[in-house]
Amino acid sequence: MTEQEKSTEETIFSAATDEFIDKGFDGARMQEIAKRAGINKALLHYYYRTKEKLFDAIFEKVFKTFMPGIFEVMQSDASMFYKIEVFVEGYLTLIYNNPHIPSFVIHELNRNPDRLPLVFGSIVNQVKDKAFDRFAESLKKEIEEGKIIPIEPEQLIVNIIALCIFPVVAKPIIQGVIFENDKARYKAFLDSRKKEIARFVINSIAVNRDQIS
Amino acid sequence: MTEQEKSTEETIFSAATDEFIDKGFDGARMQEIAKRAGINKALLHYYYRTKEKLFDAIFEKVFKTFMPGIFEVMQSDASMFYKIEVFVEGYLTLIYNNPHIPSFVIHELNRNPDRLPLVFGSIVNQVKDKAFDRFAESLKKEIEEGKIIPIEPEQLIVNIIALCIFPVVAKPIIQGVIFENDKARYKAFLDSRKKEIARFVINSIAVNRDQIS
DNA sequence: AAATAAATTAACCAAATGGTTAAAATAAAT
DNA sequence: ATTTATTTTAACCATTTGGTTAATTTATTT
Repeated sequence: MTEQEKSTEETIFSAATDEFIDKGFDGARMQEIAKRAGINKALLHYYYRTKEKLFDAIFEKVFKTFMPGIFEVMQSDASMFYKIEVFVEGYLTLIYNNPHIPSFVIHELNRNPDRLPLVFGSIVNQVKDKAFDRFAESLKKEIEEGKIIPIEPEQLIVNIIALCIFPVVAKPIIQGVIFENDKARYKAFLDSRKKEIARFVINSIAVNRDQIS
Repeated sequence: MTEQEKSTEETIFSAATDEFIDKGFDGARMQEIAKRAGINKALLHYYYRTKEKLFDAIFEKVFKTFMPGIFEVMQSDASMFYKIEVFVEGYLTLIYNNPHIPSFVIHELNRNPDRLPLVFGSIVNQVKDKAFDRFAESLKKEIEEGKIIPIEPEQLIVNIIALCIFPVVAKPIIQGVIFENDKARYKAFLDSRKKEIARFVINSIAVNRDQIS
């Protein structure tokens, strides 16, 4: 009997997560969440008082799941090239397993940027101080050692993340326009990127490409 | 008296454009559009029968404005490196002047991918046939000539567009997390990218970097 | 100037929506 | 067993929302 059945609260939470990610805050409906969870709508308000409160809880969880974790690699003292390879691989796995989350987060944050501070204390500072700053240090060192072409750490990290996330959030356009709605080709395209992105980035910043593994 | 005052229909159209881009389809309110346009709500339905119809008209216009145009460079017979430089410069200008459009298009297309076919005939095929296929040709030739490292055209074009668009759609996160909400630093960051992106891409794919202008 | 057509509005409507209430069912404590 | 607390529901409610109608104002024709 290891099969611990989910509590009502958890059931609501995951049903609401699905609904919010599918439709966004504005498009999501409390009635539909209740339906997905197989419960009465009033129960939603019993556990989470308002739609906003329910959303906030979910947004924080999603954001936490998505931001850190994979940034740990950045703190190791491995070479930048290795860090980039491992980061891209791990981050793409996370994204490909949750392909609707990036556009969800992006949309909600653009719609209401005030939601970021709510999540700030918990994660953001952690990521900034531990992950990004260490990344910047490592980068600077390898630039000074003549291994990497000069580049701002902010530019490099945004480039890497852009290359990972964009192809997923722009799926309808890429699949539709470039691959003429051929799902298999789009899937193969995403798959290739697991190696392609790191190669592309490292090729760009390596001083001596011949020395690359 | 060259100052042709906008027709009611145009006034509605642009008020609605603002509202939809700000709030998305689900968050937009017909009443608010009427208010922005300074007219009675019933007039909206007089000119555009439903919210959907109004949205469709706007989405198509926005999409058209954003997709082609800048892709013309791709059709010239200049060198790939030059094409990339010109494309990035022009595309960034377009994006920076309309920073909310990319996330709007991305969100609406993810929410309802069926909207792409609606716009298909007009633009998409044009872009695909004229711009992308020509781009792929040029790329292939320069790869065969040994000027450019082998790379799939789909990967390269998506990389370039990702590097242009992502920093704008992810503004809240980048400005908040990396630049600690310092607007000036974020702005400077975006500005740097006008040269940075082309440099980054060309560095990655050039066989012999020393020959780069 | 009169008649006709087009544009605009105020008032209204039905459906949907987030949220509440009071009662019923279930579980926990005594 | 009985009380007490917790969980769940059915029925409501006020507000908002997209949309309509019928009348009024403005522009166009004749």
